Amino acid sequence: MEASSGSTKQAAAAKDPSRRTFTEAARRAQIVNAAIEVIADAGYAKASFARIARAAGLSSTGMISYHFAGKDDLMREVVAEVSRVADAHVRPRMEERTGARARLRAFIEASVGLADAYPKHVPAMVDVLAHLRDDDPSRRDVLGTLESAADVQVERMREAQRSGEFREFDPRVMVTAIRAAVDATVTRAGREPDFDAEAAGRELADLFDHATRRTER
Amino acid sequence: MEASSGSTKQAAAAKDPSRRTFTEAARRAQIVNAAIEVIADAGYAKASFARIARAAGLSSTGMISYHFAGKDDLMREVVAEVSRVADAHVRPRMEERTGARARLRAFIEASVGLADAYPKHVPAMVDVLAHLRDDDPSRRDVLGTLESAADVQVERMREAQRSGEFREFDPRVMVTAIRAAVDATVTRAGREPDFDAEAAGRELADLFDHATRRTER
Amino acid sequence: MEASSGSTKQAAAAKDPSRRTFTEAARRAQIVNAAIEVIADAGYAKASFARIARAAGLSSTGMISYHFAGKDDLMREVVAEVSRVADAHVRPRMEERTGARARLRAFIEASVGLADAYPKHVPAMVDVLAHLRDDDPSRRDVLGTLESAADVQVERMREAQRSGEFREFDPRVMVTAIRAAVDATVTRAGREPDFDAEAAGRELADLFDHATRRTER
Amino acid sequence: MEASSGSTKQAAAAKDPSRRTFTEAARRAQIVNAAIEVIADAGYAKASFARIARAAGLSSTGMISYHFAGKDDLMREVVAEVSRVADAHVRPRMEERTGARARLRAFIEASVGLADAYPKHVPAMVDVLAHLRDDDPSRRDVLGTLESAADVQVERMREAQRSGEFREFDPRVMVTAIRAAVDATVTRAGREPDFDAEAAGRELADLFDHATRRTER
DNA sequence: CATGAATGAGCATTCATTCAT
DNA sequence: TATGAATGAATGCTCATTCAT
Repeated sequence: MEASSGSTKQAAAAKDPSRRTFTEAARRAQIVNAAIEVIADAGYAKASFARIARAAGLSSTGMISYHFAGKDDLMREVVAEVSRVADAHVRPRMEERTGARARLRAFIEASVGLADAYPKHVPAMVDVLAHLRDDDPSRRDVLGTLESAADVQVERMREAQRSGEFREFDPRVMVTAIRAAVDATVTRAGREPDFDAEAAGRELADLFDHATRRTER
Repeated sequence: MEASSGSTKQAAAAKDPSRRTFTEAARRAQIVNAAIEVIADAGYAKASFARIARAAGLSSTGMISYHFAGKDDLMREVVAEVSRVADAHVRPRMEERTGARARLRAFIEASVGLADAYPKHVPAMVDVLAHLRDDDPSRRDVLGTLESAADVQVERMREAQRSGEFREFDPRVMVTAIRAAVDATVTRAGREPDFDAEAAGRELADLFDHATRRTER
Repeated sequence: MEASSGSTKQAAAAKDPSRRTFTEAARRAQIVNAAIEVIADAGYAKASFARIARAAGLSSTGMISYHFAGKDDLMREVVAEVSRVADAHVRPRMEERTGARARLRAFIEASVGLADAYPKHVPAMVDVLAHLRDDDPSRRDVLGTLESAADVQVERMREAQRSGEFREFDPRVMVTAIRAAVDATVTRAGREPDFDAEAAGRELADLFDHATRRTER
Repeated sequence: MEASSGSTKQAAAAKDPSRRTFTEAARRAQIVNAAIEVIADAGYAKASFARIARAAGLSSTGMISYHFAGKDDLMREVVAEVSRVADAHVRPRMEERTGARARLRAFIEASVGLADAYPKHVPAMVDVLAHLRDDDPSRRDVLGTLESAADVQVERMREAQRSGEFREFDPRVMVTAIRAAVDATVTRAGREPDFDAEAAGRELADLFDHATRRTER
């Protein structure tokens, strides 16, 4: 008779995303955004349900537990939301360019541009990801999308190397470096009030343009 | 008069470093190293006094509180210790080279080389720094050394630009990018068992060599 | 005027049993049976409304609160249902025998036989009863039927003693012992997969036959 | 370096029983006795750390967590303590008798006598054991001693059957019945103020004497 | 110097129950 | 009738820190 036991978690929350009510979706979004704010402002370590609930204007932490299967679930949603927002911001700016060099520039500038458009999103996500340990059971779930995104980037670089547009280098190291540099820059932008993110984006794009392009010597 | 205010603690022990006995210094070192290990293995979030005490072979957390004014103090010491170790590793390898390009290569390769020499130190420090928030009273204390180190690097780059060895770029953005890329690479090395840190170091050095050098086209 | 006071609830639904519609009765039965299942499987302590609702295929716990005045009310119904089922199983098997000894055998064997016929009912009831405390306001309500059943048994024993069929003993102690032994045996049957309940029933009947019968020495 | 990680529990509490301080042992005893009291009075379900702490005169529940690795550990200790007390009460009374019949009488009377000597101990233990589910990981630990005690009783009965002192019956069923009857009687004694436990003990001893002894017909 | 005991705030989570729809 | 959203108290537990010895 037991329908889907095994988990102590609430049935309603994490079961079937397609069956969500409008109200539920709204509440979840509200909570996720409050979480992003709190994580960016106070850090993952202090992003307790209590704080998040307060930021979301909720009367109790029980509310969060009601809508999310647990902290993991909420954090997974935070990462997903930031990914979504970032992708929506970056992808069109890349796609209106042609050629690997131009697209890489666009990717970096748009990514750093998130610092202006959504100052808290990237720092929050970076903080969440920094707290995923290898042994964390939810690691795979959270990283899934991101790692495949990185794989796509690596593949794109390989192609540009084959076409001669990019010089020879280890694309994985390059992708890691770009990701790290962009995140660090966005984070710095969030912290330093009069940081010029747009200029820094251009600088960073120059940097990796020099780092990747074929040098005709 | 108090050296490191901000904390409400009095903690007679941690006040005047010059007055430390030998045993005290040894204990502190033992605790700091245990802390580095725990942070690298389990993450800052789970690096409680209890865990650190266990890792250090101490019977109680009281011991840690006795030797350090608080968690801030311990973490400050962790950062200082890693900085010391890193500097001792990197500086001589830089100084045996001449010219900005060679020295930058040496800096990057030696820094990434820390992944082999002290696999836990850099990840631990990165994790600690990621948890410093703007409102954190100990922020200034901790970041002091690091920021001045960064300033030195920025200054060196400016010089190399003036001498024509490096192309024109914003040296602050460059330093941030290098720092971020190196840290990310070392952290990846700690996580992925068969990661070839030496090769990655060379790749990264190549990357930033291309990114910085004067392009005679 | 209120039938089952003690609770602060008003819960229009549970007030007057005679006014129940068919759907209502069906829902109640469905919930009670789900509750029996959950209690037997997971224990009273973990038999939350959430779990019971899930087991009953209901989408929310609100449903249960709607149909029952509270947890007390539901548990009262669980006990009543098990009593009903047990009585329906045991009584006819007793009535087809004559003589106190034969009827006692029949009672014990039929009672233990519930382990095969309704494996979850008795353990669930035992678990519920174990959680009734002296100060529990619903205690009287729940125990009412059971205690009067015990009184009937005591009275029957007294008669059998007067008729000389049973030896002299304290019938209350005897009834308590039989009840306890039967319940423990049924519970063991529920836990141990290859427990032979029928054989144990015969053994237990023998046991109490020896314990009660007149010994002609 | 990590000495004994893996568990999130506190190191100090459950590690090495032999290394306990006097104060620690005293506190543990105090807490265990408070727990017995609360469980007997309010039931296992309501025996929260908060209640137990209050009963023990402690200012916070943290204190309990400090001395016990968790609720399981505390409950294990409750069972162990009651077992110890019961054994100390029952064993000498058995050993001063000879012959299986006399010893069984002594066992039952002494066991029921615990209702007078330690009115809360047995009910508390019964309540704790009733809440151990099959899937409970601590089940084995807790039941270990008890099950082996039952095995000893079964073996003793077998011997008495071989020697002809006891009639033929399934000793496991008999032991289960005795255990259940005794526990139920002690529990009743705890609930009903003017219950004559001594008389009931004698009655119960008679009951099982008749049930077990060889009937020379 | 070192220890272990104590403290109390904070944590995520589950609970029975209420209520507008 | 039925639902899902909301509530807030309570749960076991961990934490950094204090302090008497």
